[in-house]
Amino acid sequence: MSASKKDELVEKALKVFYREGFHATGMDKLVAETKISKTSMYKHFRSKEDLILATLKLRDERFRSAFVKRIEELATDPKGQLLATFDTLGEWFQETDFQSCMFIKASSECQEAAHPIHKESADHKHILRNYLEDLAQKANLKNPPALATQLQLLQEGAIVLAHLHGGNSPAIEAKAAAEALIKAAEV
Amino acid sequence: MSASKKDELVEKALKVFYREGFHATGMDKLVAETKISKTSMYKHFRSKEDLILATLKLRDERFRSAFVKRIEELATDPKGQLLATFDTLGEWFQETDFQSCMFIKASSECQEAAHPIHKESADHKHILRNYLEDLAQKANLKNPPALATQLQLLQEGAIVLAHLHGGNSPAIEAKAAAEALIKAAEV
DNA sequence: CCAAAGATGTACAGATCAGTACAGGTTGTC
DNA sequence: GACAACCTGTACTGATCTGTACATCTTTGG
Repeated sequence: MSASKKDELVEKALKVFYREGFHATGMDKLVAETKISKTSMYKHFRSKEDLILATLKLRDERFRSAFVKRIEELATDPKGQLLATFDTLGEWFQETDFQSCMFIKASSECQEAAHPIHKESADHKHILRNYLEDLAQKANLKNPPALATQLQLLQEGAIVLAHLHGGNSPAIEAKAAAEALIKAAEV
Repeated sequence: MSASKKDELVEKALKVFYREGFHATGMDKLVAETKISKTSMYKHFRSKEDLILATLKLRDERFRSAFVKRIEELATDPKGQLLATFDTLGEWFQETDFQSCMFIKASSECQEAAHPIHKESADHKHILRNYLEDLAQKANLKNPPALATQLQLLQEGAIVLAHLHGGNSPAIEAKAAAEALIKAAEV
């Protein structure tokens, strides 16, 4: 008994927003791409912004679960998993439809810190940081909070540069830097 | 006798685009903010995109010269200057009108790699990376190309996280990571 | 002083934007 | 079969978008 039309809308809107951008995607374009009537859209969401927020929430869940799943495939120990985050990013960068991070782009289009879309993006990054801190903790590394932030800095930088220059080399360089930082944080 | 009206337009448009975003800023808004007639604007630039490109070129020059100037104020030796890049970023993050990096935002709004605005952004980051490589070389550190990229990853990550979460702590953490990476690259 | 160059304001074209009104169609359920 | 819930297409509003036309100033140089 899922609200399947609503889910279908969010799912398809997510793809279009990610591919074309939020501001650049009009509701008429969404109608054309999703084959869902505008009337239905506004029955489910009172505004475009609400729809965007719904797509961001879906993206957050999807991205994080796929991210963690892939990392756990690549390594079983926490330290290995910390490093595997960069391999996973590298694989992402090489996907043909890679278009940077949806949340970085969203916060670029909605800059004010108080904006719900900006907040949603900040939350997403916060959760990812906590995941890294958890792994650092389990790996018995020194100062997990600081290390987690530093590794996230490398990851966000890798996303930005991969988007600008293409390729996965930012992920490789970031992994090399991460190895040095993790080594320095070992007892 | 400089084309002062044109320069004035680019100067003021830069501020508005940085503050409000490219897509979100209409030409009518530029007329209101700059007090320059739309007719004049289209005499100097055949399209909005051309005007954006001009603002990006100005931003590139302005940002890099201010960046390097401040770094050279903070340190005289190359290794100290590499670290001072992060202090300079931290100062930038604390400015009241800090709104992330104009080029990251520009490439978020113009995603296709072939787009002139995207290219301009990639160029900007490329030049900054070369500056870091130059400093790493002068500091006699191992593998300057790799180190430069790794330091830039930290910088770009710091910009993104400072924009999302506010404050200058990303710059501080990035500097700590940079110190570890530089130490590991000493002979 | 006069002519060329540059700047201005207004008004508009044609497209697109978010969002709504309305009337009719489809679906499931008792 | 009937009612309710949902979905549809079309047409529209009023605002905004980029870009242009045109007639009128202001400035500048010789």
